[in-house]
Amino acid sequence: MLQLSYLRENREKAIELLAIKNFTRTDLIDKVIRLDDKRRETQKSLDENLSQANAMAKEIGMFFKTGKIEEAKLMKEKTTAFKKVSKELSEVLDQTSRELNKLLLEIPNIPHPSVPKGNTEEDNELIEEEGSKPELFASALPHWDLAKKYDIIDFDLGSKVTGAGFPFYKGKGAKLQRALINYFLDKALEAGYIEYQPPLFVNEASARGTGQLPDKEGQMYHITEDNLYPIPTAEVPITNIYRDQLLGFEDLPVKNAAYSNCFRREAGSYGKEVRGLNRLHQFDKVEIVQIQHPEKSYDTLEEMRKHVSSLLRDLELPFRILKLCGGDLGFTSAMTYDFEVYSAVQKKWLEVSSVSNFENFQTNRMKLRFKDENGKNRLAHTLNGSALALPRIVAALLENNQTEKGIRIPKALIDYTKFEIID
RNA sequence: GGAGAGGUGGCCGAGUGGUCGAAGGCGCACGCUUGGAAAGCGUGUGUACGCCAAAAGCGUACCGAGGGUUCGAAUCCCUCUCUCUCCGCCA
Repeated sequence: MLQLSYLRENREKAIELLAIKNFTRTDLIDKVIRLDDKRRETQKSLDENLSQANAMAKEIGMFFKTGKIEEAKLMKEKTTAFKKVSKELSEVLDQTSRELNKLLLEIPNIPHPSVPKGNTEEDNELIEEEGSKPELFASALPHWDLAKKYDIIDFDLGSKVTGAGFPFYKGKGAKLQRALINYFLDKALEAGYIEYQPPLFVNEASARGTGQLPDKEGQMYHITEDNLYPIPTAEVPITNIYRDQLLGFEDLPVKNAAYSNCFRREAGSYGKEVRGLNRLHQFDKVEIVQIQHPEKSYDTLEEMRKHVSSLLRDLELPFRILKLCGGDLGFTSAMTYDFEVYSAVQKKWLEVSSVSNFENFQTNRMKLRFKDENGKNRLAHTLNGSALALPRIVAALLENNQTEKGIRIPKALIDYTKFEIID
């Protein structure tokens, strides 16, 4: 949620930057500002009204105390008019704020000025590409066939027990999952993150805090009986730890990491996009989250980018980094780097991480502030990134590292898997 | 799941209808005191919104959340939520 004060003071600039995101609802912005004017006016009248009513109530108290019953009665009668006005005004205020809030939630985050214009993924800016695409032998298989051949992931069994998009990992496949999780977590700890194990369900307030609600309602599962949401990413519980908090200057940056299962309905996806491990309803991911001083958040974004790069490098996977264009940028993000690994048989780049700076878009909604060096309370910036999401990493590892003898495990992982080959 | 007790400021804790944004204590900040420190003494110490160029100051709201009664609510009533205790069930 954008700050009203920002919109009021930087209307032109906001409109200009939002255009990068293809957001052209200038009318919405103006309506928000008009509603805020109305809200302020109403609030002012209400405050004045209440002030007088409070003064009268005090007088009545004094009258009773000093035995001036008649005066008290007279004064009481006078208050009824004030009561009525107060009630009316607070109803107007309530309705205005509600409408204002609803509209404000419909305006996306302002993109960073350096975000490239564009509508689709074609327009994303290639930042760097690292590693070389492997040369495979003619009979090389896609990962879903490899999974079957070596009996390490069972999609059919998942369909039987649960449904499509919920595979079983088995034997060395299961061990590989565990190895990757531990590896990613250890790297995060080395980089100074605190490890958390979050709840896998969150309440409505938390889903709202990080912006899953109302923007992406259909993407989450919902347990209606208890009004809980299985998390689509650990970002939700980990960031919401700080909802409604006032941090000290010295607490920043907060660096948290968490492994969790992630649950996504992925409504509307179909076909080869979802084949094998490409898109699942339940998957594993290690997430890193930082809460940072506004002046330092873009340095932190780069730091996180380096962290994710090093993971992919160590896994010996060819990868590229894209800076998302305005049209591809998420609703809540000001700047995002996407990381894609090359999956050699599918001959496709697969997104495995997304590292974003949300600036104060989430913290404004969450009321996450910190006391700055001058003792002023300010909204902090939040950032997060996957480090990393497992399924597509596994897909690329299987495809790229296949040999006639089996699938080779990258050196960095052998300490964790305790085997060098899947055969 | 059943029964009961509670949620007050950074923390502890008083407050059962009026001058309570809230006693007292701890903590913290500043000052005095001291050779220095401790102790002691004094002063101050929440958040949001609004008025004001700004500071000072003032107004309004906030005692788990929401609603209600009342001229007036931390205090009374209702609903929800969370915590604790006992019972039941249970990894």
